[in-house]
Amino acid sequence: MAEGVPTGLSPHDHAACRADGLSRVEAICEDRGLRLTKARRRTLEILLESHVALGAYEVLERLAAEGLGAQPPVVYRALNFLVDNGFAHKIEGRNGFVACVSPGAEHDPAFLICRACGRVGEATIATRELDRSADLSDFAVERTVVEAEGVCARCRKEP
Amino acid sequence: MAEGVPTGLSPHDHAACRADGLSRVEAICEDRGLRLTKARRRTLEILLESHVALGAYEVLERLAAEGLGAQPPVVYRALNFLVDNGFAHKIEGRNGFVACVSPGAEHDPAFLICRACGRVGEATIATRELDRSADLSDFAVERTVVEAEGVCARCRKEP
DNA sequence: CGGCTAAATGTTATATAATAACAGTCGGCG
DNA sequence: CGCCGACTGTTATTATATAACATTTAGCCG
Repeated sequence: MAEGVPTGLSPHDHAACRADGLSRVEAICEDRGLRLTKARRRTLEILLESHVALGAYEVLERLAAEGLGAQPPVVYRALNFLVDNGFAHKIEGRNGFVACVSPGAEHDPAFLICRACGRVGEATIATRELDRSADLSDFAVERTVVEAEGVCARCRKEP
Repeated sequence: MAEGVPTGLSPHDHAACRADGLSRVEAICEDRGLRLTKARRRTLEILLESHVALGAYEVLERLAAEGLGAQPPVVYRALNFLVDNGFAHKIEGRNGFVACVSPGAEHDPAFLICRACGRVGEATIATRELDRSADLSDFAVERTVVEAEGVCARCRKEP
Protein backbone atom coordinates (compact mmCIF):
# COMPACT_ATOMS: atom_id res chain seq x y z
CA MET A 1 0.00 0.00 0.00
CA ALA A 2 1.38 3.36 -1.01
CA GLU A 3 1.71 5.70 1.92
CA GLY A 4 -1.24 7.98 2.30
CA VAL A 5 -3.46 6.13 -0.14
CA PRO A 6 -6.58 5.05 1.67
CA THR A 7 -7.81 1.49 1.36
CA GLY A 8 -11.38 0.39 1.73
CA LEU A 9 -13.37 3.19 0.14
CA SER A 10 -12.38 2.61 -3.46
CA PRO A 11 -13.92 -0.17 -5.52
CA HIS A 12 -11.99 -3.39 -5.08
CA ASP A 13 -12.34 -7.15 -5.12
CA HIS A 14 -13.80 -7.43 -1.68
CA ALA A 15 -13.98 -11.20 -1.58
CA ALA A 16 -10.22 -11.28 -2.07
CA CYS A 17 -9.83 -8.46 0.44
CA ARG A 18 -11.65 -10.48 3.09
CA ALA A 19 -9.88 -13.73 2.36
CA ASP A 20 -6.55 -12.00 2.37
CA GLY A 21 -7.25 -10.22 5.64
CA LEU A 22 -8.16 -13.48 7.31
CA SER A 23 -5.21 -15.46 6.01
CA ARG A 24 -2.75 -12.75 6.97
CA VAL A 25 -4.06 -12.75 10.51
CA GLU A 26 -3.97 -16.53 10.63
CA ALA A 27 -0.34 -16.51 9.55
CA ILE A 28 0.61 -13.87 12.10
CA CYS A 29 -1.10 -15.75 14.91
CA GLU A 30 0.75 -18.89 13.90
CA ASP A 31 4.00 -16.93 13.94
CA ARG A 32 3.48 -15.29 17.27
CA GLY A 33 1.81 -18.16 19.06
CA LEU A 34 -1.47 -16.30 19.40
CA ARG A 35 -4.66 -18.29 19.64
CA LEU A 36 -7.21 -17.27 17.06
CA THR A 37 -10.10 -18.92 18.86
CA LYS A 38 -13.57 -19.40 17.45
CA ALA A 39 -15.04 -16.22 18.90
CA ARG A 40 -12.00 -14.17 17.89
CA ARG A 41 -11.91 -15.55 14.38
CA ARG A 42 -15.62 -15.11 13.88
CA THR A 43 -15.46 -11.54 15.19
CA LEU A 44 -12.68 -10.78 12.74
CA GLU A 45 -14.66 -12.34 9.90
CA ILE A 46 -17.66 -10.22 10.78
CA LEU A 47 -15.55 -7.07 10.69
CA LEU A 48 -13.98 -8.18 7.42
CA GLU A 49 -17.36 -8.52 5.76
CA SER A 50 -17.48 -4.80 5.13
CA HIS A 51 -15.47 -1.67 5.65
CA VAL A 52 -18.24 -0.24 7.76
CA ALA A 53 -17.43 0.51 11.39
CA LEU A 54 -19.56 -1.81 13.51
CA GLY A 55 -20.55 -1.20 17.09
CA ALA A 56 -19.60 -3.84 19.62
CA TYR A 57 -23.24 -4.69 20.13
CA GLU A 58 -23.85 -5.13 16.42
CA VAL A 59 -21.06 -7.68 16.35
CA LEU A 60 -22.48 -9.25 19.49
CA GLU A 61 -25.87 -9.75 17.83
CA ARG A 62 -24.20 -11.62 15.03
CA LEU A 63 -22.18 -13.78 17.40
CA ALA A 64 -25.21 -14.47 19.55
CA ALA A 65 -27.23 -15.56 16.51
CA GLU A 66 -24.55 -18.15 15.87
CA GLY A 67 -24.42 -19.35 19.47
CA LEU A 68 -21.04 -17.89 20.21
CA GLY A 69 -21.93 -16.12 23.40
CA ALA A 70 -24.60 -13.59 24.08
CA GLN A 71 -23.02 -11.33 26.71
CA PRO A 72 -21.09 -8.13 26.15
CA PRO A 73 -17.81 -9.37 27.63
CA VAL A 74 -17.62 -11.99 24.90
CA VAL A 75 -17.45 -9.47 22.13
CA TYR A 76 -15.35 -6.95 24.01
CA ARG A 77 -12.75 -9.59 24.74
CA ALA A 78 -12.60 -10.61 21.14
CA LEU A 79 -12.44 -7.01 19.94
CA ASN A 80 -9.75 -6.15 22.46
CA PHE A 81 -7.71 -9.12 21.32
CA LEU A 82 -7.98 -7.98 17.73
CA VAL A 83 -7.22 -4.34 18.53
CA ASP A 84 -4.33 -5.13 20.88
CA ASN A 85 -2.67 -7.25 18.23
CA GLY A 86 -3.21 -4.80 15.41
CA PHE A 87 -5.81 -6.90 13.59
CA ALA A 88 -8.58 -4.34 14.03
CA HIS A 89 -8.95 -0.70 14.94
CA LYS A 90 -11.34 1.23 17.09
CA ILE A 91 -12.94 4.23 15.44
CA GLU A 92 -13.14 6.60 18.39
CA GLY A 93 -15.44 9.09 16.77
CA ARG A 94 -18.08 6.39 16.32
CA ASN A 95 -17.46 3.89 19.07
CA GLY A 96 -17.07 1.37 16.30
CA PHE A 97 -14.59 -1.18 15.06
CA VAL A 98 -13.12 -2.09 11.68
CA ALA A 99 -10.74 -4.80 10.54
CA CYS A 100 -7.24 -3.55 9.82
CA VAL A 101 -6.30 -3.50 6.16
CA SER A 102 -2.65 -4.27 6.82
CA PRO A 103 -2.72 -6.43 9.91
CA GLY A 104 0.44 -7.06 11.82
CA ALA A 105 2.37 -4.16 10.39
CA GLU A 106 3.13 -1.48 12.97
CA HIS A 107 1.55 1.67 11.71
CA ASP A 108 -0.19 4.83 12.77
CA PRO A 109 -3.48 4.51 11.00
CA ALA A 110 -5.62 7.38 9.81
CA PHE A 111 -9.25 6.97 8.90
CA LEU A 112 -11.66 8.58 6.48
CA ILE A 113 -15.13 7.95 7.84
CA CYS A 114 -18.18 8.51 5.65
CA ARG A 115 -21.09 9.75 7.71
CA ALA A 116 -23.51 8.75 4.96
CA CYS A 117 -22.65 5.10 4.33
CA GLY A 118 -20.54 4.41 7.40
CA ARG A 119 -17.65 2.98 5.42
CA VAL A 120 -14.15 3.64 6.65
CA GLY A 121 -11.02 4.07 4.57
CA GLU A 122 -7.72 3.36 6.25
CA ALA A 123 -4.46 5.00 5.31
CA THR A 124 -1.04 4.87 6.84
CA ILE A 125 0.19 8.40 7.11
CA ALA A 126 2.97 10.33 8.75
CA THR A 127 1.83 12.75 11.40
CA ARG A 128 4.67 15.18 11.17
CA GLU A 129 2.88 18.22 12.52
CA LEU A 130 1.55 16.25 15.46
CA ASP A 131 4.99 14.78 16.14
CA ARG A 132 6.43 18.26 16.02
CA SER A 133 3.89 19.53 18.54
CA ALA A 134 4.76 16.65 20.83
CA ASP A 135 8.49 17.33 20.49
CA LEU A 136 7.97 20.99 21.30
CA SER A 137 6.53 20.16 24.67
CA ASP A 138 8.65 17.08 25.34
CA PHE A 139 5.61 14.84 25.20
CA ALA A 140 6.11 11.09 24.66
CA VAL A 141 3.45 9.88 22.25
CA GLU A 142 2.28 6.30 22.68
CA ARG A 143 -0.81 6.16 20.55
CA THR A 144 -2.42 8.42 17.98
CA VAL A 145 -6.01 8.82 16.92
CA VAL A 146 -6.40 10.41 13.50
CA GLU A 147 -9.85 10.43 11.98
CA ALA A 148 -11.58 12.54 9.37
CA GLU A 149 -15.33 12.45 9.15
CA GLY A 150 -17.08 13.57 5.99
CA VAL A 151 -18.66 12.19 2.87
CA CYS A 152 -17.02 9.71 0.53
CA ALA A 153 -16.86 10.10 -3.25
CA ARG A 154 -19.55 7.49 -3.87
CA CYS A 155 -22.06 9.05 -1.49
CA ARG A 156 -21.49 12.48 -2.97
CA LYS A 157 -22.24 11.17 -6.44
CA GLU A 158 -25.31 9.17 -5.42
CA PRO A 159 -27.04 11.11 -2.68
CA MET B 1 -0.38 31.08 19.44
CA ALA B 2 2.33 29.87 17.11
CA GLU B 3 1.12 27.10 14.89
CA GLY B 4 1.88 23.69 16.25
CA VAL B 5 2.87 24.89 19.71
CA PRO B 6 0.65 23.18 22.23
CA THR B 7 -1.04 25.23 24.93
CA GLY B 8 -2.09 23.91 28.29
CA LEU B 9 0.67 21.50 29.25
CA SER B 10 3.44 23.99 29.82
CA PRO B 11 3.64 26.05 33.02
CA HIS B 12 1.63 29.22 32.66
CA ASP B 13 -0.37 31.78 34.63
CA HIS B 14 -3.48 29.70 34.88
CA ALA B 15 -5.57 32.30 36.68
CA ALA B 16 -5.05 34.61 33.72
CA CYS B 17 -5.64 31.70 31.35
CA ARG B 18 -9.05 31.05 32.92
CA ALA B 19 -10.09 34.65 33.09
CA ASP B 20 -9.04 35.21 29.53
CA GLY B 21 -10.89 32.15 28.30
CA LEU B 22 -14.09 33.27 29.95
CA SER B 23 -13.92 36.87 28.79
CA ARG B 24 -13.17 35.85 25.22
CA VAL B 25 -16.23 33.63 25.18
CA GLU B 26 -18.35 36.35 26.74
CA ALA B 27 -17.27 38.75 24.04
CA ILE B 28 -17.98 36.26 21.26
CA CYS B 29 -21.44 35.50 22.62
CA GLU B 30 -22.17 39.21 22.79
CA ASP B 31 -21.02 39.53 19.20
CA ARG B 32 -23.02 36.65 17.84
CA GLY B 33 -26.11 37.05 19.94
CA LEU B 34 -25.56 33.76 21.74
CA ARG B 35 -26.96 33.37 25.23
CA LEU B 36 -24.33 32.35 27.74
CA THR B 37 -26.85 31.20 30.32
CA LYS B 38 -26.06 30.26 33.89
CA ALA B 39 -25.63 26.54 33.23
CA ARG B 40 -23.55 27.16 30.12
CA ARG B 41 -21.33 29.71 31.77
CA ARG B 42 -20.80 27.59 34.84
CA THR B 43 -20.01 24.54 32.71
CA LEU B 44 -17.41 26.56 30.83
CA GLU B 45 -15.93 27.82 34.09
CA ILE B 46 -15.66 24.28 35.39
CA LEU B 47 -13.83 23.19 32.25
CA LEU B 48 -11.58 26.26 32.45
CA GLU B 49 -10.49 25.37 35.97
CA SER B 50 -7.99 22.90 34.64
CA HIS B 51 -6.68 21.52 31.39
CA VAL B 52 -7.81 18.07 32.42
CA ALA B 53 -10.44 16.40 30.24
CA LEU B 54 -13.56 16.01 32.38
CA GLY B 55 -16.30 13.50 31.79
CA ALA B 56 -19.81 14.86 31.34
CA TYR B 57 -20.85 13.26 34.61
CA GLU B 58 -17.96 14.85 36.51
CA VAL B 59 -19.15 18.23 35.30
CA LEU B 60 -22.69 17.24 36.20
CA GLU B 61 -21.70 16.45 39.79
CA ARG B 62 -20.25 19.92 40.11
CA LEU B 63 -23.32 21.54 38.63
CA ALA B 64 -25.65 19.48 40.78
CA ALA B 65 -23.73 20.47 43.93
CA GLU B 66 -24.47 24.06 43.04
CA GLY B 67 -28.13 23.45 42.32
CA LEU B 68 -27.86 23.93 38.59
CA GLY B 69 -29.66 20.81 37.56
CA ALA B 70 -29.00 17.23 38.45
CA GLN B 71 -29.92 15.36 35.27
CA PRO B 72 -27.67 14.32 32.41
CA PRO B 73 -29.46 16.37 29.74
CA VAL B 74 -28.54 19.54 31.62
CA VAL B 75 -24.84 18.99 31.25
CA TYR B 76 -25.01 17.51 27.76
CA ARG B 77 -26.95 20.53 26.53
CA ALA B 78 -24.42 22.89 28.01
CA LEU B 79 -21.49 20.88 26.66
CA ASN B 80 -23.05 20.65 23.22
CA PHE B 81 -23.59 24.39 23.18
CA LEU B 82 -19.94 24.95 24.06
CA VAL B 83 -18.65 22.40 21.55
CA ASP B 84 -20.94 23.53 18.74
CA ASN B 85 -19.77 27.09 19.12
CA GLY B 86 -16.10 26.25 19.40
CA PHE B 87 -15.78 27.12 23.08
CA ALA B 88 -14.90 23.59 24.14
CA HIS B 89 -13.73 20.36 22.54
CA LYS B 90 -14.62 16.75 23.00
CA ILE B 91 -11.69 14.42 23.53
CA GLU B 92 -12.93 11.33 21.72
CA GLY B 93 -10.32 8.97 23.08
CA ARG B 94 -11.48 9.69 26.62
CA ASN B 95 -15.11 10.66 26.32
CA GLY B 96 -14.10 13.88 27.99
CA PHE B 97 -14.32 17.60 27.43
CA VAL B 98 -11.89 20.51 27.69
CA ALA B 99 -12.29 24.24 27.25
CA CYS B 100 -10.86 25.52 23.99
CA VAL B 101 -7.70 27.58 24.35
CA SER B 102 -8.53 29.83 21.42
CA PRO B 103 -12.30 30.04 21.45
CA GLY B 104 -14.12 31.36 18.46
CA ALA B 105 -11.29 30.92 16.01
CA GLU B 106 -12.02 28.29 13.38
CA HIS B 107 -9.31 25.70 13.71
CA ASP B 108 -8.60 22.01 13.42
CA PRO B 109 -7.41 21.24 16.89
CA ALA B 110 -4.94 18.52 17.80
CA PHE B 111 -4.55 17.25 21.32
CA LEU B 112 -1.74 15.83 23.41
CA ILE B 113 -3.37 13.81 26.18
CA CYS B 114 -1.35 12.70 29.19
CA ARG B 115 -2.55 9.34 30.41
CA ALA B 116 -0.85 9.92 33.77
CA CYS B 117 -2.25 13.28 34.85
CA GLY B 118 -5.12 13.61 32.39
CA ARG B 119 -4.09 17.06 31.25
CA VAL B 120 -4.62 17.95 27.62
CA GLY B 121 -2.51 20.24 25.47
CA GLU B 122 -4.17 21.81 22.48
CA ALA B 123 -2.38 22.80 19.31
CA THR B 124 -3.58 24.08 16.00
CA ILE B 125 -1.87 22.07 13.32
CA ALA B 126 -2.09 21.47 9.63
CA THR B 127 -3.07 17.96 8.67
CA ARG B 128 -1.44 17.84 5.28
CA GLU B 129 -1.01 14.09 5.06
CA LEU B 130 -4.60 13.52 6.07
CA ASP B 131 -5.83 16.12 3.59
CA ARG B 132 -3.78 14.43 0.91
CA SER B 133 -5.32 11.05 1.70
CA ALA B 134 -8.75 12.60 1.49
CA ASP B 135 -7.95 14.26 -1.84
CA LEU B 136 -6.66 10.98 -3.25
CA SER B 137 -10.01 9.33 -2.76
CA ASP B 138 -12.14 12.39 -3.43
CA PHE B 139 -13.38 12.44 0.15
CA ALA B 140 -14.93 15.64 1.53
CA VAL B 141 -13.68 16.17 5.07
CA GLU B 142 -16.04 17.93 7.44
CA ARG B 143 -14.46 17.32 10.82
CA THR B 144 -11.15 15.94 12.01
CA VAL B 145 -10.19 14.19 15.20
CA VAL B 146 -6.47 14.32 15.94
CA GLU B 147 -5.32 13.10 19.31
CA ALA B 148 -2.05 11.77 20.68
CA GLU B 149 -2.07 9.89 23.93
CA GLY B 150 1.12 9.51 25.93
CA VAL B 151 2.97 10.98 28.87
CA CYS B 152 3.67 14.67 29.33
CA ALA B 153 7.07 16.10 30.23
CA ARG B 154 6.10 16.77 33.83
CA CYS B 155 4.83 13.26 34.49
CA ARG B 156 7.92 11.74 32.97
CA LYS B 157 10.13 13.78 35.30
CA GLU B 158 8.08 13.09 38.44
CA PRO B 159 6.73 9.55 38.15
C1' DC C 1 -1.79 -40.83 29.91
C1' DG C 2 -2.92 -37.81 34.00
C1' DG C 3 -2.84 -33.76 36.14
C1' DC C 4 -1.22 -29.01 36.58
C1' DT C 5 -1.45 -24.26 35.01
C1' DA C 6 -2.51 -20.39 32.34
C1' DA C 7 -5.55 -18.74 29.10
C1' DA C 8 -9.96 -18.33 27.56
C1' DT C 9 -14.92 -18.48 28.17
C1' DG C 10 -19.59 -18.16 30.54
C1' DT C 11 -22.44 -15.44 33.32
C1' DT C 12 -24.36 -12.02 36.40
C1' DA C 13 -24.34 -7.66 37.59
C1' DT C 14 -23.18 -3.01 37.26
C1' DA C 15 -20.80 1.16 35.78
C1' DT C 16 -20.46 4.85 32.53
C1' DA C 17 -21.96 7.68 28.58
C1' DA C 18 -25.60 9.70 25.92
C1' DT C 19 -30.22 10.74 24.18
C1' DA C 20 -35.50 10.73 23.54
C1' DA C 21 -39.54 12.84 24.69
C1' DC C 22 -42.43 16.07 26.63
C1' DA C 23 -43.89 19.51 30.04
C1' DG C 24 -42.89 23.86 31.99
C1' DT C 25 -40.54 28.43 32.18
C1' DC C 26 -38.21 32.49 30.73
C1' DG C 27 -36.98 36.45 27.81
C1' DG C 28 -37.37 39.40 24.08
C1' DC C 29 -40.49 41.61 20.85
C1' DG C 30 -44.60 43.21 18.52
C1' DC D 1 -49.67 42.44 27.84
C1' DG D 2 -49.28 38.22 25.38
C1' DC D 3 -47.09 35.54 21.85
C1' DC D 4 -43.20 32.73 20.32
C1' DG D 5 -39.01 30.56 20.30
C1' DA D 6 -35.27 29.30 23.18
C1' DC D 7 -34.01 27.30 27.18
C1' DT D 8 -34.70 24.30 31.31
C1' DG D 9 -36.66 20.45 34.26
C1' DT D 10 -37.62 15.83 34.61
C1' DT D 11 -38.54 10.99 33.65
C1' DA D 12 -37.26 7.32 31.27
C1' DT D 13 -34.55 4.77 28.24
C1' DT D 14 -30.80 3.49 25.14
C1' DA D 15 -25.97 2.70 24.17
C1' DT D 16 -21.31 1.58 25.50
C1' DA D 17 -18.15 -0.79 28.46
C1' DT D 18 -16.22 -3.25 32.45
C1' DA D 19 -15.91 -5.73 37.16
C1' DA D 20 -15.91 -9.92 39.28
C1' DC D 21 -15.98 -14.61 39.74
C1' DA D 22 -17.12 -19.39 38.37
C1' DT D 23 -16.12 -22.79 34.84
C1' DT D 24 -13.93 -24.81 30.98
C1' DT D 25 -10.31 -25.62 27.72
C1' DA D 26 -5.63 -26.10 25.72
C1' DG D 27 -1.05 -26.89 26.15
C1' DC D 28 2.64 -28.49 28.83
C1' DC D 29 5.30 -31.46 31.78
C1' DG D 30 6.31 -35.38 34.39
